Amino acid sequence: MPLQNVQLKVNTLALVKTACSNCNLRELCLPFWLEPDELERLDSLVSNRSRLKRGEYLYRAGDPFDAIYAIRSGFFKTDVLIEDGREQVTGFQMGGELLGLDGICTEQHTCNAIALEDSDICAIPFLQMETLSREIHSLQHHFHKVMSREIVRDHGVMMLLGTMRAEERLAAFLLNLSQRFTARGYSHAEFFLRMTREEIGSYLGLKLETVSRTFSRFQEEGHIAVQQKHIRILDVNGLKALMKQRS
Amino acid sequence: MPLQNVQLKVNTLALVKTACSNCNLRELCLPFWLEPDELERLDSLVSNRSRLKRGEYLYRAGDPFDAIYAIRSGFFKTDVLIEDGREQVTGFQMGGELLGLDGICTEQHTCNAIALEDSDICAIPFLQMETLSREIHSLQHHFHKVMSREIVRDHGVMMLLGTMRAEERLAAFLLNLSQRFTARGYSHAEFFLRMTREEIGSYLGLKLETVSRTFSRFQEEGHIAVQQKHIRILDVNGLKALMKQRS
DNA sequence: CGCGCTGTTGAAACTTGTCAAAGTTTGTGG
DNA sequence: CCACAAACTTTGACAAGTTTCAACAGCGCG
Repeated sequence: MPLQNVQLKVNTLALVKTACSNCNLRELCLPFWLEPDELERLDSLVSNRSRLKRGEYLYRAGDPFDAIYAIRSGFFKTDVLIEDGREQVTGFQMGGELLGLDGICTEQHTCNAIALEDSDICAIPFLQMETLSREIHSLQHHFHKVMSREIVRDHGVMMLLGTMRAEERLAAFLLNLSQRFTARGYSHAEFFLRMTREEIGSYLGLKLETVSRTFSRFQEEGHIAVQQKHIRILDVNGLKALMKQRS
Repeated sequence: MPLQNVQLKVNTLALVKTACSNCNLRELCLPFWLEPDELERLDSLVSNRSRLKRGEYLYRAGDPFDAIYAIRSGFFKTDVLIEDGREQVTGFQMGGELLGLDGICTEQHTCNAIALEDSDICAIPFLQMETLSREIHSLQHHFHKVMSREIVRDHGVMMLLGTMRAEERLAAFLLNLSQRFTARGYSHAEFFLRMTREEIGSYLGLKLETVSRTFSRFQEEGHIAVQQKHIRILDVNGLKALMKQRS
């Protein structure tokens, strides 16, 4: 098996060269539970790394599916379009998260994945990953968990869209972002939105004007300070309270 | 090919005993692509079959996860509750569909699964299925497709909740049910709803009164005939048209 | 047979969407 | 590096869709 050769080459070649084994998003991505030797084997698989500029498509609905993608750095949105022009943003993804799981079932991607800032991604050829995961139990199990987590996340969005009012949706959205930034070592209270009001609105099932107005209201009430895309959360508990209050 | 042998054995053994190999939902469930000998091995795994009465829980949010469930016959809803009493129905499941995929990621179920009519289910111990799917490639691949399909389905619901008006949501809901009944050999035009208006509303992000009113409107307009839980679709194209029209 | 759950319908209130205008930021080309 | 255009954001007034509250009807289970 020439796997070790590949690994050797990678190590020798460059500290520059990225690899799962030295990726600081390990804990958020696939390789969390892997033993060192298993990690090496995954490394050899994840050979196709690339860089996307803001606005570029990682894949489009209808594209043939053959890989899933791990975000190494950057920020993405996924969306679905229907013929009459309506858009539904199905998610925002950041470093350490996986993209493309939707493509497995039909062997075609079913949504668009678009970089909202310059991003680095790792392509993981899917059939090879299936093969490897037959040999590495922990990889198999972890992959199943990741897919399951995606399903649970989607249920959360359904709850948000199905039962919450505009204020609650936006509060939930901000708290979710805050939490994910925190998990990546950024400030929990201050961040830049990478998406437009329209994209937030599409994700939350609201019109952009409603998003804008609700931001303004949150600001008036002292929950946040907002200036265009720059958000500062002043009162986490206030936002949390907003989410729970009914009617 | 030993297909006939397997079939023979099953027939001889028991018409009583249920088994994947003679389940008429094969094409909708897991074993679709399996070779006869593989099918036998799956059969041996799926030993725990049971029966639930209407209203009984298959599992509850928080229950430890150790199996996924295939619906052999019957009808289920899955829902998520939040502390203040709000409910979000995340899906309605019928024969041949899988339940419990949400539990993989945390090893706890994250939603409730409740039988809406007397139902038969097959429990598939998850760790054993992972083991088996390391040996049977087609099972592994098919399972991944099933999980991916669930994600895609959820995106459809997000689109529905995020971009559609009440009429469109309900039309989409009826057409989806109709299509799934058709796939199971039932009438595409006439069926009984197994869920209440409130449950439909929760799924569609509407109040029960809105659901009721919209049914009435569809009836006035000649799209359907509705009498309580009995639905007859009179004009499929009319419903399809309703879905596409914007504002 | 009656009680409770489910479904229907009406009127009023409320939330969100629509349309419009103006302000702000960003990006590009001269 | 500035100027201008395009894209994005904010805000207001009004309209539309949905929810809320309430009353009543129907069905089904014990």
